[in-house]
Amino acid sequence: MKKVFITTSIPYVNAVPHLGHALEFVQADALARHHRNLSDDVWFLSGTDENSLKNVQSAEKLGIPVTELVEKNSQKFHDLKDVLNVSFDDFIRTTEPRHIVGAQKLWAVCSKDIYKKKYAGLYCVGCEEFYKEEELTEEGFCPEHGVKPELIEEENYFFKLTNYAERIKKIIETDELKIIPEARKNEYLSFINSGLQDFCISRSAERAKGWGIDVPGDSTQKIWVWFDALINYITALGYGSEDETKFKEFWQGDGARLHVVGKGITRFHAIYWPAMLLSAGLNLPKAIFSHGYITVDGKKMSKSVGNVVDPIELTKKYGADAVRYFLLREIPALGDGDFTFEKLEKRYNSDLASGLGNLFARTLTMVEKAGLAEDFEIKPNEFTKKEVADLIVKYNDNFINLNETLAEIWTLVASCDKYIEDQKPWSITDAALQKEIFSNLLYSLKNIAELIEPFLPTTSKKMLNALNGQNGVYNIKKGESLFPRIQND
RNA sequence: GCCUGAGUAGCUCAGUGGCAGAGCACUCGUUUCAUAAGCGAGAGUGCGUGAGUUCAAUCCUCACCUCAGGCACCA
Repeated sequence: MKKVFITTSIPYVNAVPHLGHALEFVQADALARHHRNLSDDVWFLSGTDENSLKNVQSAEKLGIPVTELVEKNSQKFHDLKDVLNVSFDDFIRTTEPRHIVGAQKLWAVCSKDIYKKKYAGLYCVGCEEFYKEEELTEEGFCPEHGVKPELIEEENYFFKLTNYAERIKKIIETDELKIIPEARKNEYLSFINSGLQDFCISRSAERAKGWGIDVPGDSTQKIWVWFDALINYITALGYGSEDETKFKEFWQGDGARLHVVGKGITRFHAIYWPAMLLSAGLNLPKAIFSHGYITVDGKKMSKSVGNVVDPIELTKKYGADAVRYFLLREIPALGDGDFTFEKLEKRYNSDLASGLGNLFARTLTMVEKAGLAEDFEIKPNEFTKKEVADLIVKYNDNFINLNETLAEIWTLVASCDKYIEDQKPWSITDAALQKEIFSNLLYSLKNIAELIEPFLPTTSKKMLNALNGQNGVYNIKKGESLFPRIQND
């Protein structure tokens, strides 16, 4: 069995999940479920990134301990699993001991590429952040506090990224590490060509307010959160623990290793992470799936605008499969997309209620009325079998373009509706012919139910339960509507 | 400022050096097995702007405009 390791990125937990996080979870889930359906041995990982200084600042604002904030928000991300029916196998928090141990081990293994260097920067005490000169006001003041930042010198650890620039370039060029979509690949190649520099991988413990993972052998320094966060992908598999079985199976083997990440952090995954792994002598990811961002009514989601969409609330209102369908069908898999309630409801009513739901209902009703609901042995004709087989080929070829794959499945829905219209099975008196027509329809529906599983797992199950087919013999139990139409006003 | 990508029907997008397309939405017709769903027909005159190359450009070149993203220690 082919091993397939799929990850989401691990979100910051200084705020609660929004629709963008839901998109990534659901996309990664569709990919993971698809591989399971292909009988691959899949390990699907998610988690949260908890060692950022931002968490300390957010907790201070709320007047609660950092651990409490981190715990609470991490739980909300984990909750998306049940809310959206996301099938991850493990969920790692970077404050867990298993992660800390592994992260420190990787640091130690990379030590030949790590060195100390003085770093000087303009530091605003109020913000607790370094500013670049161009970020300051014209007078050279902090944009937040309007005070002159101090020039602070700090000694930090740096990673010799320069040692790996050439190798990474080759790896990306040759698709040994495949960056999807192609446009991003080119972006990073030109980024590398513009010249890489070593990057800083630690903070003083003081500046980090004591939050984060200690640099091994130097408790005055904390590991910079990105260096730490990336390592979650292997610590979750047991890297650095007593039992590295999963790590050997899913990372060091020759299976697939896919990171699903947002476009904003793709660079860390395409350049820093491979460099760290090369330094440690470990395998690299095989592919990075870089998705876009969701806007709400054309605007960036932000707290100040007040247009942040809560995936949990959305799911309560419309159901997990409806939200999943919207995210996977309306938002281009590798591009940006826009959410509005109107768009969601439009998709719901036209594709799910009037499309799939209605087709399913009318077919099963006709079969029941014809008295064929029990022990119906399905014998689809060659045309139908070929139509389905052709769809499956396209489906597997282009699965990664999730929205296109869904559109492709819906062409079969439309085709079935047209077939019903042409044949008018309700008016046919020839029993054999009627049986053949229903055979074809039920066969198509059974396949549609299977093909939508990675996208709409609950609906898939409902359909298969209603069709209740065993070895080509169906005992139909028509249930409730799959998608009751949304009525407005 | 520099780099990349995008700018096509109300919406989402496909597409080609030579009469400009699909789905959804809309209008009309039709049907009843079905969730006022389905099917058929129709309307939509639109290829960001300006110039150039060409017999001919939406597709090539240049400039400009708008949007998105990248320009490292910042999801």
